[in-house]
Amino acid sequence: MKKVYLKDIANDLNVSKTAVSLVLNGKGDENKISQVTQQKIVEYAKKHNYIPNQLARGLSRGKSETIGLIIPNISDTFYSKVSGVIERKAKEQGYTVLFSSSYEDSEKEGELIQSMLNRQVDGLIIASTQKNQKEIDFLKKEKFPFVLFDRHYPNKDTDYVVVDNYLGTKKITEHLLNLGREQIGLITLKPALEPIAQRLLGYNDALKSFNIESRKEYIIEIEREAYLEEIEKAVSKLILSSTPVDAIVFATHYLASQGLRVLKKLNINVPQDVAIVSFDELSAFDIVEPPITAVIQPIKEIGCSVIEILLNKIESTVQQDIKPTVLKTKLEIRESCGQLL
Amino acid sequence: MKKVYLKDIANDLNVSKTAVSLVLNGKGDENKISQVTQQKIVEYAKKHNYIPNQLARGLSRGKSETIGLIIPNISDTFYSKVSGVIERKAKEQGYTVLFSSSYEDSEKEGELIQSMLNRQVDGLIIASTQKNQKEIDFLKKEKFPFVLFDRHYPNKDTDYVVVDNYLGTKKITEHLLNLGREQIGLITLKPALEPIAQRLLGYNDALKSFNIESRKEYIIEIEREAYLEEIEKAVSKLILSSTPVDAIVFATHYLASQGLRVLKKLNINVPQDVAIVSFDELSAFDIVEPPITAVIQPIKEIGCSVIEILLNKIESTVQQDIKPTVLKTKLEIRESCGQLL
DNA sequence: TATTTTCACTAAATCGGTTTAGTTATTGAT
DNA sequence: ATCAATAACTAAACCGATTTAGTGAAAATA
Repeated sequence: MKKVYLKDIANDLNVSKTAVSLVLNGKGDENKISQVTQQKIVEYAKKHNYIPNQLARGLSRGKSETIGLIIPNISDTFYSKVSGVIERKAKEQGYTVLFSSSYEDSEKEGELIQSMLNRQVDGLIIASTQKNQKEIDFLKKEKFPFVLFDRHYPNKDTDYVVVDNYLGTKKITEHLLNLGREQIGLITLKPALEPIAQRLLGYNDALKSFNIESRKEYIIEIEREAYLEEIEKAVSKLILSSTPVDAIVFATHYLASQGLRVLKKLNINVPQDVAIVSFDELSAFDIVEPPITAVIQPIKEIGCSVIEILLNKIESTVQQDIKPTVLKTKLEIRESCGQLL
Repeated sequence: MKKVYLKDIANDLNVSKTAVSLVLNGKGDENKISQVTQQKIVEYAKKHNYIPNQLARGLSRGKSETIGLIIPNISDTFYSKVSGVIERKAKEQGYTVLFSSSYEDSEKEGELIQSMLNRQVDGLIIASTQKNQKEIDFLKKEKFPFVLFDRHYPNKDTDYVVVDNYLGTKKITEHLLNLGREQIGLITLKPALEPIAQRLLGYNDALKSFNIESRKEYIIEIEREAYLEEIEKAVSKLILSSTPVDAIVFATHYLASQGLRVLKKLNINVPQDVAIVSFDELSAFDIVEPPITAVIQPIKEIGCSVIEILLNKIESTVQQDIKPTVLKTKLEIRESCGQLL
């Protein structure tokens, strides 16, 4: 079974490449190709299983029917799940996705953006390291279609889809406060990223709304690269201090699961000794011991919004306006906070 | 900042496109372009941030520096983790990866293979639905570089990377037997897939080696699409029968976690009432209650082997021979099997 | 000195499509 | 009978690279 090219079809049927191309792209009628010829072409194409070379088509059209997805890490369950819905939705509209992980390296992210552009992607979806102002500005200036998600540049006017990190963290913190916990620690990351910064604000404001002072020594900011070790120190510090906490808010799912691991190792009872809550979850959070109360992100909605906005930008001819989307999180109450004290 | 093309460089420097192309592809010396000219070109390119259009380059070279990755589901932690290492290793060698999920739909998988080929990917990595004999035969006939992983076609001679599913399941089943469990159930999928079939064999042979007869009613094969509901029935049946099991082997991580969920709901004590083990794991298996003993797959090795074999095939000019790779699993003993009875 | 090599390039074809600007032949209007 | 309009196409340019087959001048060899 040889590969068939447009040329072959044209030759074999004694018509021009133009005719074949037009017909197979559904532009036969508007270009007044006779029904007879159209049918001939379509049949031949089907019979010989003709599929156009996307590189050639992309080159000549300046469109590749491909979108680029740049995320921090495909192995992280949050990103892999969002990627799943993005890919599915994209495919439904005929787009294939090219993905790359930046591993939080902003330089790499910059290169990835360039590399994707040179592969002529039609649009970009980026969960950014937030340190590539230059590239983002470039995309904006060129009016290149792109949507940020999970992390956006707060000082830049772009399309983005995020969850309300502030309110989410406020909600889980207030949940603890409502149950009578008052010495609430926060284990989070160094707040280089917008969502992390928002989560800190949410935590602080929750305390404030209960007239509880936020204590510096209760807030521990961890270096992501070394979180496995640092979290051990962080938890010990919160628990074994002279004024120990009675609850801990973890700012991400991996901090929470690692935190629980450490608490178990230290033989701390959850929730009796400390209650814990997590921002974002792991699918097993309902069967760990104890099941962890968490604020969960609407994965499907995130993916759908992102794709919808992007494809709109790509396919519409009129300029779309820039529109931030902020989605709500949901509090999933399980057993890691115990009962009202 | 306008985009720079080869032509622009050539025009501005008063040299030919050929010269520019050769130099920028590192073929300046072998084509005797003078050092002066070479430097001029390289400098100009660097200064104006020239990056070749990959579509054009791909079209004319018949190579795209892209590899296609087709997996059942990017949202599954096993596949997302393997994808992570594949992507990282691929990038290191200059390849970008195009991915699509088949969602176990063989027809879709067939289309994906075609679509990837038409995007001129240089090679394919497939965790197949195992129902696309035709496409695989086609790839073989065309000597197109591809590697299967996780699932292969046992009756076809292809490159593939899998783990020893048979031995892995035998190991966990024997682990249960060694602890004195004798009524061992198996909850698995309908064995359309090779790894699943192998796991059944491993289970059966483990029983045989302990001179225990395998009972049909202890083996429950579930339809994947409806596993959430079916597993509930399956577990109940094994536990509440007149001859209840004292242990259950789960053939996948999601069967195991869902199984545990059901056991908790039924108020069954693990491991006192039943011990459980899982083939493959979830990252939280060490903090669930009880921590689940599992046979774990060497994710990193799988990804590395796959990429190594594929890039070898793509880049070497001599015909590589076909080589199956079977990797070892590792038994991770936790608390879900209790002590020796 | 005549001829062959080597040097340092370049023109033009090619990859496989899409698209613009025509070209005939036929039909319709006047 | 004449001119415009329409139907049914097609030739050739183009997308942005790579690559083959040459070219003219200088250097080396006979």
